[in-house]
Amino acid sequence: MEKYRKKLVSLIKKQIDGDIDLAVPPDSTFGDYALACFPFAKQLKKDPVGIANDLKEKIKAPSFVEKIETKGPYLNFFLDKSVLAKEIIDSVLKEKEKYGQQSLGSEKVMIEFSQANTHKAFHIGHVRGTSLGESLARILSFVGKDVLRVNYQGDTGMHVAKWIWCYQKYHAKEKPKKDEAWIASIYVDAIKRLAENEELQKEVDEINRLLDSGEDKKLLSLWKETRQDSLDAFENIYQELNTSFDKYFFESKVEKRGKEISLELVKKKIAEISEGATIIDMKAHNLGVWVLLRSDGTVLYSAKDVALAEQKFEKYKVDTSIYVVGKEQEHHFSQLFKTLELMKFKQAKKCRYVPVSLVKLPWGKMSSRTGDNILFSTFKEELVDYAAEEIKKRGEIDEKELKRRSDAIAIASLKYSMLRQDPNKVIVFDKTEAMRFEGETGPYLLYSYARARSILRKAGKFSHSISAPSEKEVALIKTLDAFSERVSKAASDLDPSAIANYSFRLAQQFNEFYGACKVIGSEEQDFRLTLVEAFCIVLKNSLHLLGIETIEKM
RNA sequence: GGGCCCGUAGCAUAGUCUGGAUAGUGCGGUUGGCUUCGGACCAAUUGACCGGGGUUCAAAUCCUCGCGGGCUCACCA
Repeated sequence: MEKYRKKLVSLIKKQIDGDIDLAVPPDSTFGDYALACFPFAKQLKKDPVGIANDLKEKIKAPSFVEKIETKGPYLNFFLDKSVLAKEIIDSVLKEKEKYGQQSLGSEKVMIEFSQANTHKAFHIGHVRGTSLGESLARILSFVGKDVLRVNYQGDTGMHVAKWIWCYQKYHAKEKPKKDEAWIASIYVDAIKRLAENEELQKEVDEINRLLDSGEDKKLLSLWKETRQDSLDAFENIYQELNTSFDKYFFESKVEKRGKEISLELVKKKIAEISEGATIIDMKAHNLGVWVLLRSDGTVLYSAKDVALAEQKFEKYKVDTSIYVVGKEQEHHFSQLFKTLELMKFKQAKKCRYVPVSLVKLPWGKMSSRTGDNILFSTFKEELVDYAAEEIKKRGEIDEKELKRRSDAIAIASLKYSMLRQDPNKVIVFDKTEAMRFEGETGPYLLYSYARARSILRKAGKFSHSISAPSEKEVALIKTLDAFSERVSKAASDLDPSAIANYSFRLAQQFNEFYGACKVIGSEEQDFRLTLVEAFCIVLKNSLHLLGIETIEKM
């Protein structure tokens, strides 16, 4: 459709001496494209309504334009719908799973996301960042980038010391499990006990020191074992979320280099010692002070991130580095990027930070410290049970298939609710709302797809054909066409919500068509089946970019 | 207090970057539709741009001053 817009623009430009652009009217009954005539009024010293009427007479409609109308100061163009239908549906059917792909440059992009810390909970807030990162990775490779997905996990530090202290002292009889809920509960217990008795922190500090020095072999092996349990538990979650990583980075692996870099920066006079700590004074850049090393010389998150960035640039040779991280760390990343610039990394300017806003509970922030949170694993089970109930209501089904479908529905539901809105906006998690399967939800999308597949199954063999579309059909066809524009917007904004909203609109348009147009047994059967097939392809592609997999029946 | 972000019906949101016609959608409420392909659906109805200035032929959109909320500002990540 875009090429017709371009043709129209150049045609009109020839008529008018000046630059113009065509808009899409707010209502399709006004036409497919519109030219607002206000801007010419001053120049031509004539009223916009008159200009619109003049232009209507002047412009010779090309073959793909059905008619040109004026409506007040607007000149409206109606495209020939049969031409559109053929053009759009043909290209969907031809390109299939590649429909919507485009080439926005083939640079090497590393996208870091999820960043779950070992020995702690993986709650639904983590699901937001993980879904966002996964979707962005898919979108960027869909537009031609060479994407490397990475996870950066906090497997060391005070939270680990607390966990190990608590386990050794109070839970030693329990055998360590690869169970995320159990792991999270030990951490919560540690925080609780430490809050009750401040003296106990000394024991934790000692454990932290021993872990750091590595002198206690028994402690070290307990750390290694439980670290691995935690990572294995996360891996199960990632599998359920349809996410994978090409590379895992660990904080424990960049500590040493982080410290070295900090000392080098002092030598280069980029950093300095202040109040015993190693800092970079960024007041000149309006970024305050950034602390790299504590006054006792131990390394902080900041220095570790510098070391990690160095590795990304030098070892992995990435052109662009994307960080999908909690919004509360925005300041930290401004400081990091500025530091990389001061260190003269040429990629510094191409680093991009994607903030992920909080998922809050109605009464406040989720916390893995107090356990006041909703674990992914627990909530997913609830969704699966609910989905299974709904499926069983609709007929007999064997256990294996039931599990497959209810899992898919649960994940679609959770992911869609996380991706459907601007990542910059806080989500207040409302459980009743999250358990809803109607309206703008993941299950609605899967349902629309399953419904369409069901028609195609029933119809059996047919040959593709395209005829003059009716109103509902035109709306659906035009929405199919809008897909690639949404993809490029999502890619350049680094925001999958453009695609999430699109998926819903597409499904909605299909359901309206479904309600208005009978497919099987109608005179238009072959054309409508062709359209249904095209719809399935585009919805599937669109959901795939969100990291949501379709199911044939539900 | 400084910096950044957010504010659209009872609730949740799209549209804001790139100004244009009647501000789109979901939930909830009210009403209707399975002798048509899956009612996790469809149709109808109810109801909104935080406030004041400014720019413009035209402002939810741009500028500005406020108000309300969130995050953040040296040794957590």
